[in-house]
Amino acid sequence: MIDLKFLRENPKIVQKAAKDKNIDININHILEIDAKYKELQLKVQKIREERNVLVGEIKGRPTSDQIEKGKNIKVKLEKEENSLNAVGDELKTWLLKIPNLPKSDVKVGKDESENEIIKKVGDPKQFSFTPKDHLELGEALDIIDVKRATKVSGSRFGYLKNEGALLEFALKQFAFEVLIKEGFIPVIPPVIIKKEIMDGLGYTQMGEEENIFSLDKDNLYLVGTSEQSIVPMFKDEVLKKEELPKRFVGFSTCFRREAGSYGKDTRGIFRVHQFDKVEMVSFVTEDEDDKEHEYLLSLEEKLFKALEISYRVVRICTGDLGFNAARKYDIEAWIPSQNKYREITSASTTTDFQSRRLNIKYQDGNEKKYVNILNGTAFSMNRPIITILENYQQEDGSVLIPKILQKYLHFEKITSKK
RNA sequence: GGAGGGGUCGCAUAGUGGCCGAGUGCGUACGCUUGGAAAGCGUAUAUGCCGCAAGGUAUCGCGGGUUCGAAUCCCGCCCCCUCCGCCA
Repeated sequence: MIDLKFLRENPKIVQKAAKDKNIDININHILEIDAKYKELQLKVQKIREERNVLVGEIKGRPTSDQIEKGKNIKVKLEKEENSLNAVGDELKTWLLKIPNLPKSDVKVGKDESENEIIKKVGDPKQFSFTPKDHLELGEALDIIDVKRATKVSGSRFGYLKNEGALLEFALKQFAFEVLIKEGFIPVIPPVIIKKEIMDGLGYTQMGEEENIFSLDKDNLYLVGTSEQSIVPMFKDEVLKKEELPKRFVGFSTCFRREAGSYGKDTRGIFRVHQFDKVEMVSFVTEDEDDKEHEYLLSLEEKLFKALEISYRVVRICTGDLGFNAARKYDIEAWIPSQNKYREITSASTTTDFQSRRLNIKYQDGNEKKYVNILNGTAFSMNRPIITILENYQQEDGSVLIPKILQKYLHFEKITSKK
């Protein structure tokens, strides 16, 4: 949520930010509602004052005059309060639709075609044969089974089996080791959260509710990323400044409906309804925000670079940025079968946008300030597995294991069991 | 799932319709006292909103209702605890 004071003082900046993010919203209209709200608020406060004065005068039994007067005030108050609440709700609804402001170093651009490639590491793998895609490899090696998952769960699900399942655990183990060494607190969070929390995170108001699995009977939601249950841990809390930066590495299953992506990445397990993810979340002071963002990106790079697969780093332009983020970096890894780089991680800062909504502050001397919250992917399991299968495949259909992961596994190669 | 009890100012507790934004103790901060410390004494100790300010207004888990007036009464929800049942 945007700071209302900031909005009042800088409507043009906010309007431009929304436009740059391709979000159609009339800021002036919101300011008009705000003005109306303030006017009504003053009116209501005056009437309440009247009431409080009257109540103060009544010591024991009220006289019929006083009751009469009180009743009049009550009627008047009720009327104005109703107006106030209606306008207040309207104002709040609009405020929640205003996106976070992009940081100044984020390029203004209309969509993903204008994202900036800021770094490229390694060269795309060259093959002396035609590389297979992950599904073909995975089926032949008996480590991925999409067909049976479709039978059991429907489209966009998959079984990871044998070395495939072990590969996931190895990646998780590797990421946890590295990040715990960096001081991150390991956590396995709940994957089901309350509606009020999902609302608080802003996911239900930004037109993304279609992407969320809900358990209507219980009024609960399945998380799309563990960030959704790690960040709100501190809802309505005031952290000590010395506690910051506070960093978590979480492991959880993630659930996404993937509505609106029909026909996109339908093959294999690149885009599925359920996957496991190792995620980083940081709580920092405002001064540390930029530094922390670079830090999270550097950790993502460190983890992925260790797999020795070519990747590039992309800074997302305004039009592709998303509602909560003020800046976002993606790492894209080389996918031989598609002959291009595809997103495998993403690191965002939400500045104080989420913390304002969830009321997460830290004590700085006499002042309470909103914390800045950042998040980044360590490994979102299916995708690094896909990149490993495809980049490490051999002509005979077997797949080598990246050196860094070998110490977590009892094999150096995945071969066909037939 | 069944039966009961409960959520008050950092913590513990008092408070069953007006004298309660809320007492007491602990904790914390500052001051006095002391050679220094402890004890003791004194003062202070939530937050949002409107306002230049004075001040006003709201908040006793959350939301609604009754009343001239609600921490207190009524209804719904959330959460915690005890007992029974079930269970990895």
